[in-house]
Amino acid sequence: MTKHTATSADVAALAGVSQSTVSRSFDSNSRISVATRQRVFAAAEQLGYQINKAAQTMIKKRSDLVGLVTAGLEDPFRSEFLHKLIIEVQNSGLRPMVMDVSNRETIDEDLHSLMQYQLSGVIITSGTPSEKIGKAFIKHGTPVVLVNRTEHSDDADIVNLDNATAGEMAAKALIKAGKKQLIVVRAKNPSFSSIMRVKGFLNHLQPYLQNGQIHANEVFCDTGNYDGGYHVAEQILNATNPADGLFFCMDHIACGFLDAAKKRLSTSELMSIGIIGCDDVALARYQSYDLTTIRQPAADMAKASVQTLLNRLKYPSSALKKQTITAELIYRSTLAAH
Amino acid sequence: MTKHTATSADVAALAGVSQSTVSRSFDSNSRISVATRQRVFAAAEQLGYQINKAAQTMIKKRSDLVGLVTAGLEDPFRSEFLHKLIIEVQNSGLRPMVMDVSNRETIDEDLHSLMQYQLSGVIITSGTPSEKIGKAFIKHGTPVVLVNRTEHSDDADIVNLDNATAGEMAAKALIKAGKKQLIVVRAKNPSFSSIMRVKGFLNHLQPYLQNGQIHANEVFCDTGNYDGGYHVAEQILNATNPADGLFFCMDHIACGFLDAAKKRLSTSELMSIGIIGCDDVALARYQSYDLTTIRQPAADMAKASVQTLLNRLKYPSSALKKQTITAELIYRSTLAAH
DNA sequence: TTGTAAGCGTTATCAC
DNA sequence: GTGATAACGCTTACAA
Repeated sequence: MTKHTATSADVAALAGVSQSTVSRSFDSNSRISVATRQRVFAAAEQLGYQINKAAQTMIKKRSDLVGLVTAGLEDPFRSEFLHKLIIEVQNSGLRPMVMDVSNRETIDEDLHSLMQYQLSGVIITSGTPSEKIGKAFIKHGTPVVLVNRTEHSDDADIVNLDNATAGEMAAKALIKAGKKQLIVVRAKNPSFSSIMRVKGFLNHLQPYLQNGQIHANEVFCDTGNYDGGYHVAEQILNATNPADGLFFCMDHIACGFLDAAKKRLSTSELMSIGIIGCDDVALARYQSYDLTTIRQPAADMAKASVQTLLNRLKYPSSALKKQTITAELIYRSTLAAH
Repeated sequence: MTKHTATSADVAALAGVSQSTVSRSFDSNSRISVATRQRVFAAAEQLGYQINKAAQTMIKKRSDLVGLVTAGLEDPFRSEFLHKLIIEVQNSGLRPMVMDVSNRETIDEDLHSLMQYQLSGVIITSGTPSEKIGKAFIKHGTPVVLVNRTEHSDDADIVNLDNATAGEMAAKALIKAGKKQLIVVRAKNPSFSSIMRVKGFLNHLQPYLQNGQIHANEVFCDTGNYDGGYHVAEQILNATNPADGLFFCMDHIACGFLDAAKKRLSTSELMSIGIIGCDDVALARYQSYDLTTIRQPAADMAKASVQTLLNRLKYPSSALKKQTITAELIYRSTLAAH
């Protein structure tokens, strides 16, 4: 047994054709006689031949790798979303190369290093790249898709949840349920999504606040996760004017709050507070929480992101596109539908 | 602005050195005068030069990509583990390329296709590759690490949780708590880990079962997740001899069971049942569940997996290594420590 | 320490 | 439809 990996030249020799014919046989767009292709495939099979992607990339100046940039994979929604992206990328015939940019200081440098791989594209779901980096990718011909990162970009396609409307939906639902004393909760270090959700929530409330019909406060938790919600519960429940309606910018914050609140309040007391989360992560529907929430359709967004990338690969100079995905209110038991 | 990407030749021209000097400047092992290297770096910086990995891979016959093979990213432990792997791979200077092999029929084909990328290695956490594939990787010089896939392999290094001992620990804890009527729950379509856990659990019980001190049954749920546990609750709670001790092979099955059981049993009734999960996923410590469990140390296992890979890269012909990581019993409220 | 030159395995261009 | 042949951008002897 030789340690040598079969190349197209080896296959060519065995099949009795030229090397370029072998290459063409593996390109579905090339016109090759059926007989020849069969002979080539047989020889390839026999030798266990696989195309060398490095060589292919070198000449095509483009690999079939897609950079998936994320951070803080501990965040459940990000994690769920990353998985959908991985699936979508794979289904489109490309390969996902994941990059974690938890270190916010080095993000530009990290992103720049991605250019070593001649990526087909980059989908950025965390960390906001600087203008400079955007230009660098453009120059390199690598399309970038920004997901829930910003309202506008001169260099990249955008896929966003309609975060402002998500916040608005939460406000409407609480108002409809007759809640008067409201609180929005977000992490001290909020994502772009959270900021927009809060903004949408408060914007919709504006007229009600002005005429004094409704009162609203913002509360911040240390971390945007279960623990953050758990620990912020005391502050929320101890307020002099106890809230009867809560909007949490992330489901897990809401779940943490719920667990802490269960220890202090009776079931009926807790039930009298209207609680809405956001994202609709897997946890939200678990019976212990059964959280009313604004769903961010992860699968749709992943599909849209990859589709956007593929489209730009096909039409490199088409106009930049911004897509806004609609959120959906899911009623569960923490705020009943009317 | 030109659309051209800078190559080492461009850098060389600007720095006034040869192309090979540029190449050497970016190789920390090459001896280059400090002055030259500085000049090269300055030129590279100015041109935004990045090494072309495709060209590098072609000549080195090895990319810095590591294939991370997984399936069913919906499974929380797998998901958490994948994230740790991604971090570890990245920290080691390599890049993770994730591959989902949910489709069990095509796994051999899928794995084979990985050879196109001249991977530095493959870490397989789901799906069991055939002998043939193992040999193919060996021939190609691509090391493979199998995580929780099998007891023995002739071709690959192995990192396993001590699953049998994990099951044994659960059995011991239930016995110690004085439980007599036990049930082990696993998915109908179990992973290697689950099989070994059940085996370890039942093996330890053997003597007690024979002298009639303790009774034990196996119960199977349709799916190895929250819903599986939720739906299997009825069968468990309706048994003629109600169980007082339960071992679930996966935490999420236990949590699903707990949520269903809360609807049928009073708190004290539920408390009288000893319940142990396995893995210690994030959910297990949430207050609504607060699940006693056998921890699978994901971070340690990810570290061990990547370290094993790096070690084999360094010493390709060293003896195959099998590592067994120790599980740990975490007492929480579903089974109190004595 | 630095330069010259020979590949690596593919795709693409051009003949035939 | 098929076969030569020239890149692609790097690393690595070998020379100087």
